Amino acid sequence: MKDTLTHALESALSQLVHDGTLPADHGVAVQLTRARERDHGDFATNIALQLAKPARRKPREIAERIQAALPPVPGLAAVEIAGPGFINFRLEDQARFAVLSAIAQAGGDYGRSGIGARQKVQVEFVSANPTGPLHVGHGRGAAYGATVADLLEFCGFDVSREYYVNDAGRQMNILAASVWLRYLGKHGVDLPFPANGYRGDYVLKIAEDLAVVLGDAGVHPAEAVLQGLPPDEPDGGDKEAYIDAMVERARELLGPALYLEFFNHGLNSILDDIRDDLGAFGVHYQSWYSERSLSDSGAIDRAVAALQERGTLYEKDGALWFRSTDYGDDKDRVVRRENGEYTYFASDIAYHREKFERGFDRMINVWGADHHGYVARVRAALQALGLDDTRLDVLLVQFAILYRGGDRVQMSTRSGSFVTLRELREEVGSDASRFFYVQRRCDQHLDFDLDLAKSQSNDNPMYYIQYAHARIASVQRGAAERGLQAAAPDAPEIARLALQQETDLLSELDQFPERVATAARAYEPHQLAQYLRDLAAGFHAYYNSVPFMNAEEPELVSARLALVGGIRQVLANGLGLLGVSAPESM
RNA sequence: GCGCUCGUAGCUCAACCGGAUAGAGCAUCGGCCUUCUAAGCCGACGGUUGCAGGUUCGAGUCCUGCCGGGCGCGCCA
Repeated sequence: MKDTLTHALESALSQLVHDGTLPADHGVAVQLTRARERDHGDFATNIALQLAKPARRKPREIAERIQAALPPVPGLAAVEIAGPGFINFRLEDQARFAVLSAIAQAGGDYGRSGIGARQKVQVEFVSANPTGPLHVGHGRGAAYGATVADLLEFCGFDVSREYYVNDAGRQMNILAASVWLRYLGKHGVDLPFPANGYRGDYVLKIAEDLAVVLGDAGVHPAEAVLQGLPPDEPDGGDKEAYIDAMVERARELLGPALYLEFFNHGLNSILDDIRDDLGAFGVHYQSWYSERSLSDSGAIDRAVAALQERGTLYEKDGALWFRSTDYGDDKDRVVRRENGEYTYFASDIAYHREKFERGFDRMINVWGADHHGYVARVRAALQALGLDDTRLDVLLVQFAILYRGGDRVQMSTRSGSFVTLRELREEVGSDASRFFYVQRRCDQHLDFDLDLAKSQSNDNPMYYIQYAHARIASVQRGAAERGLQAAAPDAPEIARLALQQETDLLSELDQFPERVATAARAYEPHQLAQYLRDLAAGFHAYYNSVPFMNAEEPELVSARLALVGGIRQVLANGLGLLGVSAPESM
């Protein structure tokens, strides 16, 4: 109906252009919105207001002419001009019922659309360093990225979900050294643990596994390990210098092959854990892209060479710099260090260049908000490479701040004092976590109160929505026991749905596809969460005001059962998109 | 200091490329279970959308300045 009306309006406009009322180049597109107030009918357009200036006429006068030029639209009851020049459209009752047929026909696919036109979209999200388990901060990126991806897929985009695995670089080496030191501890080699090492329990677990696999092949005496190392922080030294020296020591003593064992075992165990964790959170990927593969394949060399060819690199102080200031960045950036190693930024240039080469029409990066300073340099690099950086959207997710017992929970991966995503799932449940995370815009801080989320109180809107679904299921069970049946969506008794509440609910159901599309296009899952809350509220109020099993009016009952059946389907579809279950009973 | 970002009801948040009277939940207060799940419903209270200008027929939304919070400003990742 919305499309039909839009076309009718466009046709009216072109007629007015034809007869000279409007200039041909008015450049105004039809905007048809849902009327916010009941008095304003079902749909409204501000087109006459927008045309006032180019047409140099009063808005209401234009509105009247549009009204007169409007071709007949089946199902339309009235066209009214209101306020400063809005045109409001009111539907016939019969037209409102069509949504029930649409839902019945499409079922789980109701709300699906083709607006994506099979465009290839990549959503890269989480991409946490595999140096430890995911924590609740990553959880938000996971829930958000997964939901955006699911929404886009539902809207006809060809979606690829990707996790960029930072399996190269200093942090991974520190992990390998940490594992090795714990392994030595298992073999009775007594050593102080570096201030800057990874000290989580998972490191111990990995070391234990390795102790079984490798036996004592990697064991060296404490003196050999510590000899000649600079002082660690507790001894008045620099913890960064100390840990780097320790990494070097691990390499020397273990040799390349054995060192790689420690490195890979740490990496793989943690990656398996992350994959498992995300899977249980309902988050699945099409690909896990290795940073190391970029250097192995020479992609970084190629990317840097490409920048070189374009004359955007220069040498200074022994390092190779990218002149990103030519492309709007604050300062130039090093791509290859004085010691000959590429920076993380160099990998990222290569990575994004590969994304373009893989042929995505659109790329979405979900990043923690602390990386926002990084956006400019990545765009600069893409521009310098002659790539269209407008095809890349960087969505910055603010951190979730955890509260427990009213106090803020401090988190640090290195010290091991964090709340893991796994713990959150176990305490709060996957459903509530997923919902809680996408409830609000990604660029807003999220106060995540663990006690509240755990308490299963009615503060949690997820229960409210699930409860609506379960209640409908319960109604349907009760109806079945009494031998009551829902009317077919096109049956005549559907016309018995004449209460204002019923009209509103039908309209609400009708809006689902466009609400999903809007949420997808804007990358804003919270819009869907909001919609579902409203729909659930509408149902709960309805439930409390009318009986569904009054056998004295079988036609009315069957019509209402058809309506709530439609509501149930939409709730289920919406919850599904959010990665939340739709229980039959609670 | 520079850059990015956010300031909406006591609290947590909405508000569909700028539209009609800024909406929900929580909290507070008052009602509703002999009947389909009270994890529910109905009602009341609550606002100079941080401040000051500007653009516009129309601004919470766009622009400028100020105030306040967050983040970033490494040859770290």
